[in-house]
Amino acid sequence: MSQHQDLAGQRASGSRRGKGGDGAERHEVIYRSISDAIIEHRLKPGARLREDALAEVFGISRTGIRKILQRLALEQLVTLTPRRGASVTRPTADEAREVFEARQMVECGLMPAVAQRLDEQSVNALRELSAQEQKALQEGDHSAAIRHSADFHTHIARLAGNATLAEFVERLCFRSSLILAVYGRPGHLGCETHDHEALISLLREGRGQEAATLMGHHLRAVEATLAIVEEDQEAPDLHQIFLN
Amino acid sequence: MSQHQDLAGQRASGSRRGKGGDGAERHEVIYRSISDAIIEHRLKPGARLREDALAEVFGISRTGIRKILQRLALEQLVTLTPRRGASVTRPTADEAREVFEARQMVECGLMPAVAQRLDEQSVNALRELSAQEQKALQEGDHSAAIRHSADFHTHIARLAGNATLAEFVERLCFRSSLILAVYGRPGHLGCETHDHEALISLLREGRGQEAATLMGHHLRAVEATLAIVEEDQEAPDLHQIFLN
DNA sequence: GCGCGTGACAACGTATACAATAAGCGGCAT
DNA sequence: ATGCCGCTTATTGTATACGTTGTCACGCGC
Repeated sequence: MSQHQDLAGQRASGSRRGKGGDGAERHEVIYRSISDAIIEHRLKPGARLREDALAEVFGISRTGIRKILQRLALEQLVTLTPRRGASVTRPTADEAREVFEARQMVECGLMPAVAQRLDEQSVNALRELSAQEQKALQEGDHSAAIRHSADFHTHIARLAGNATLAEFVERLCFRSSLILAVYGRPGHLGCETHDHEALISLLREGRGQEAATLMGHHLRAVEATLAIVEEDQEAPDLHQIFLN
Repeated sequence: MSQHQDLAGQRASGSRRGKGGDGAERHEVIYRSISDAIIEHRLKPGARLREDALAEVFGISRTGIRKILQRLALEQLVTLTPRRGASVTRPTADEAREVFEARQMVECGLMPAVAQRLDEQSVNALRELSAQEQKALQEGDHSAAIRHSADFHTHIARLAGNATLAEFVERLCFRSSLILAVYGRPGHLGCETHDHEALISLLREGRGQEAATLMGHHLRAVEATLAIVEEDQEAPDLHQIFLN
């Protein structure tokens, strides 16, 4: 999909170009591919991401892959250990707590502004996202459901009109997806879509403060479904185990 | 020229480890060097950062420089235009507004937690930073004052115990420094140190809510000293100029 | 029999070489 | 004289080659 700019590019460049239609664009696509795979749990936390394997899969050299990997590392979706390569980040319990605390502060704080600026078109977009999420849930498609849920929260944040904060929320949502992968209990899914619908209604009626309260409860509810316990970390702390 | 890295090379070559005594560490140092120069306004917004010039200055190849430049770009301290190279970011007026709005939300929101967790040692550290800032101001050392002010805000945020939010605040402070460089009026400096001292006192007494209020006023005051008007952007909008 | 040292392999980090592109400039035509 | 076009150059983007380092396995010594 979205090849509608191909013809424009063709005409403009006079088609003298070599293989890479648009180099920078291709990197963006690859970035999204990997990012999506992580967020949708097709790549699980801890999975190793070897540079040359990725380079071969996507048909570019390791140089490009490294650039993408570094970007993902700065967004804390992958962990880059100095001479051991890249792997999908496995969030610690502390990080999980931090991420939800941050979401609590920012997403709730954004609600009043969203309630003020919301227009009918945005309401429809949100409803669409919420519906897609519910549909995915009913079909048992975990990957899609998680993705749509993150999209919903990100989209709402964007409506407040502050791109900086919206981007921050987006990254928090991505990390939340990782947290769900590690600490989520198999039965429960992350977000109750019922909450999402209620949230839309409150926002539509301009009741920003109540929306903030609901968002707070919603996030707390999601966090409560998690089993946030430090799994056996790599350093099992033999002292504490055997010297007691 | 620029053989000042000989000492580093000397020690490294003395051992068997090959030249790069600690490769990753060196990159970190270079990153900090450039980052500091930007934050302290020794590199002004709009300044071009050519890859091979930096490579020569720091004695590494362009590959390493590019990695650092990309990191700086993701933190929005430098702008990377596709085939034109890197330059120090010149924040737009919108970005300025967004950054201060974000700081308002997060830094104020952090105050209660800081007030709760503050211990005597941290108070001393904060006082030290505030004193350094004031000293730099009195000596007319703009660079140092700006840096210490950013350090102060970052440090306070860190005390809330949420590394994720603290890192976000740090990045906002860095960007604020850029904003000051572009929109700051020559006379005024960013932060009134008096506010900082008062903030410490409130926090020390555990009055988190009042500290949040003060922080809010403080940030608004800083923002008010700015002349946030869109300067002549690259498209001077000839229509509006001549067709009126 | 078990632990440790050494060697081979594989993966990453760095540098360098090459290709592609946009800007600057001079010449040429009108 | 002026505007346009092609060439040159400077600078980034990409790939590949090499060096370094961490890991694993095999063998030796205790």
